[in-house]
Amino acid sequence: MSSSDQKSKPLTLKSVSKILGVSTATISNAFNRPDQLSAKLRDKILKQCAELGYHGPNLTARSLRKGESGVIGVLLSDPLAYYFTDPVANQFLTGIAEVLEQNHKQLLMLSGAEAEKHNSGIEALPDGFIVYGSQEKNPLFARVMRTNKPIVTVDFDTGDYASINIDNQQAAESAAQYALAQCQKPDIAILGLRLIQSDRVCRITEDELYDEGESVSRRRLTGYMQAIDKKGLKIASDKIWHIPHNTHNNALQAAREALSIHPLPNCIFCMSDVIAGAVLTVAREKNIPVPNDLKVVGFDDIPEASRTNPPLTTVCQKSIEKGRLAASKLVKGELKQKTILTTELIKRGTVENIA
DNA sequence: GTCTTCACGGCTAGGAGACC
DNA sequence: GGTCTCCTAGCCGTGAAGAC
Repeated sequence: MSSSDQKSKPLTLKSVSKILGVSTATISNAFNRPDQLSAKLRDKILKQCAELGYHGPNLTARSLRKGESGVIGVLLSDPLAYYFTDPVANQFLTGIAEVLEQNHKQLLMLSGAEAEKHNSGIEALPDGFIVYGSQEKNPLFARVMRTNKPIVTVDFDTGDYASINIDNQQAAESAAQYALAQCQKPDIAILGLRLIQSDRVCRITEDELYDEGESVSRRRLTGYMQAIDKKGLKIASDKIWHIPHNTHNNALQAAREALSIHPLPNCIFCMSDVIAGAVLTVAREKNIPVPNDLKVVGFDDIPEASRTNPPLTTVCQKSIEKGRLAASKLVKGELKQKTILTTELIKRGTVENIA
């Protein structure tokens, strides 16, 4: 090998083995399996490698040979940037990251948003996938399934894959029942999240609604509606808002609309704590006292929920635990069980005055 | 006990041969 | 001669098996 070759080509196990006059396996063993060679030879090889500037076997080639990369993919249906701003997704990813770090694995976030336009083949890299949220329309999910690698789904269920869910319908119904029990003459509005196929904040019509299988929020809506129905009440679809993204600005727009109608609602069921937080902001702007003249229920129990004024009554869905459990199932190879996590109604100050 | 040889994995570049 | 298809070698490191 000429000196110019050495400059242009990176050192490999093979080229280093030629220079040192030992086999490729001996150098591999010096780095990764010290018990396979004498301490004396190992020290000599490591020293010579350091002098050459060779710092150990190539990870790409290692994963090629071993058939595993040490990487777990998290398949997401929205653009990646969304998951850095959404507090629920943040908690979920935190739980995953904790378990993967403990098991010396890396995390790769994969967005389906661009998958239709660009077939990068990125799904070939991870050893397994955590699939977060409904992916029925995500072309990348179809490609992930074709890899035949382990999959754990979260917040949706399909086929024989292991899954982690909560009972959204029951949790929403319980929260709504509690709020309605505190309300003398309920006038209800619902601020929903992703109930229909639309990118703008708007009120819904029932024939546009997603199926329950497609949307977590749709199941929460069914829960709220059941509580309303059991109380002998009705809610018109023009008092149900669709919010396309779980952001404060989107939620503010819906909250301002909901608190501008006549008669003013005195009980608002929200499908996330971000939305409920926006309702509290608008209530403050309009000097509507909470909980006396307006009762507000959230969903998720994000950290901010306990810091609002008054603190938010909400459904705790243990997002961190969801992430931990999903990663744990994948790492341990528990790939059949379908798990329903329990939820808890957290009673704070937005439904009744709690000392 | 120590070290080497060799098959293997998925993919690609390049060569060989067939066809129009 | 140009295009297409098929085949092979090479990439790179690991791990089992074999040699000394």
